[in-house]
Amino acid sequence: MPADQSPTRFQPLYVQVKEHLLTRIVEGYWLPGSLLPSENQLAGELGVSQGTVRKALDEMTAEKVVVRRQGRGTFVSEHTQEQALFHFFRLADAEGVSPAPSSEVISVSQREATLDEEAKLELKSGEQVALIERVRLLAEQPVVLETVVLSCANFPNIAAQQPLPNTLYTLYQSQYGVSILTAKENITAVVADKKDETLLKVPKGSALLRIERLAFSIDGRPVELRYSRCTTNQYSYQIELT
Amino acid sequence: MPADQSPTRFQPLYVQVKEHLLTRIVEGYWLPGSLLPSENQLAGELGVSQGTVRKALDEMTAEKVVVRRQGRGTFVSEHTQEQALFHFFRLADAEGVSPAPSSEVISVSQREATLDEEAKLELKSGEQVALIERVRLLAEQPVVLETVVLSCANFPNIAAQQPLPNTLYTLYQSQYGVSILTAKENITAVVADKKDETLLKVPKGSALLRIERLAFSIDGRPVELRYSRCTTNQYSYQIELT
DNA sequence: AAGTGGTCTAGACCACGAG
DNA sequence: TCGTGGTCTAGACCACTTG
Repeated sequence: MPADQSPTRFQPLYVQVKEHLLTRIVEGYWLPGSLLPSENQLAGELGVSQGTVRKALDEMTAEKVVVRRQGRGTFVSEHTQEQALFHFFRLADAEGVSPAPSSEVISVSQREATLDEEAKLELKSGEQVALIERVRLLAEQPVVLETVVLSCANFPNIAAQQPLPNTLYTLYQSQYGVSILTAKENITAVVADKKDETLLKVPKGSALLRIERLAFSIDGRPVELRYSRCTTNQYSYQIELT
Repeated sequence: MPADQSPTRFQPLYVQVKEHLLTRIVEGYWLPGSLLPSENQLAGELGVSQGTVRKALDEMTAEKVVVRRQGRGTFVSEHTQEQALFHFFRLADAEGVSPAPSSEVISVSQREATLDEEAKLELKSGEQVALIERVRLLAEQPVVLETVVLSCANFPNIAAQQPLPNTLYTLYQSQYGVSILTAKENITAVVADKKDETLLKVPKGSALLRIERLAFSIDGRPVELRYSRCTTNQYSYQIELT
């Protein structure tokens, strides 16, 4: 029934529909926050039944690519500040609540990527990266020392974005069209160094969480590498395993 | 159409079906690993359409309560050793691979629950808890010092289970009918104490990950509290945020 | 009132697994 | 060959949002 000029043949129809819609979103045909055509319109355009479109959209909802609201329609997901924080900022106190973090930028700079950065961000040899270093505060106390590494090719002239917002992911989305939906984190324990002691105001010899995060764009490319060093005397990293 | 004697009325049919099936599983009517009736049989028994049963089972599949295999049927989830490790053991090396851990039991004991344990495990005042203390090794090197806290009421005479298996969750399931599907973890960084230095063979002043895990049974009750202290010089805690 | 997504049904055919 | 879940369709009605 369908045209079947999709990238992947021999796939269930609803998977093809899903990939078609995903491609349109990734290419910016539908921007974050915008309203998609209704199920019936899409079904008509693509020559499949409404139920098949629904199954594709249901999976995209589960993956948080779109948001569906009864009576209103289906929308491309948007990073609100709250969503980004709730999803990616995992520090909270013993009751599981976290005051809204604020940020103090320490430095913004640029240099050639290290080999490790090249590998993790899938950069060409010798590419330039931007570095953002900042301290994040909870209840006005410094808690996290954070270093963000971005490809200058993906995020041109990011240093000029002033002031940098507290949640960078909303900036990536609004200024660079990059939606971050997933990330991998790698957590170790380290002893605070001199810089940590100064900026986080912790005693010599303190233990810190070191979190290395690689964040992925909606199309699956790694786009941001972020190192966080966190004091955990007031807050802890909380996660659900499901 | 349906009998509608379900616990929650005014719910979509497929939610009622799901809760009905879940109840049967929780009560042990269908044991882990056993085959459920086919979609059509269930639909007939419950007086709903096959598509409604499918939607309920699809959600239960997403929640890992059941496993579906084309051509064979739908089975109640079973903890295999591999699944339990893959799901709940988050330590791996830089390449993301983890050698199979082994365990050395340090002690098994029993005492009255602390107030903190009572609160977290939802115990009555003064209940007894069992404590299992063990060191877990990766590639024959001690990596984790682990303390497991269990209600003696839920897990009677667990000390007699000898030898304790490497993956306790399979024991909970086979001996006590407790299936653990989800957990919450709370991670902080601590400085190694004397005991850590001895048992994990780390130098004085080392930083360790301290992981507090509260694991939940299939019916949502908290059933196990586990404290882990991990060296992260060879391995790191790895997690995906989705 | 009109349009949207949410639920529910019924029936068709396909792909897989086991006897 | 048979029974299973997996896919796909078509149509009905409901619940919610907007004008």
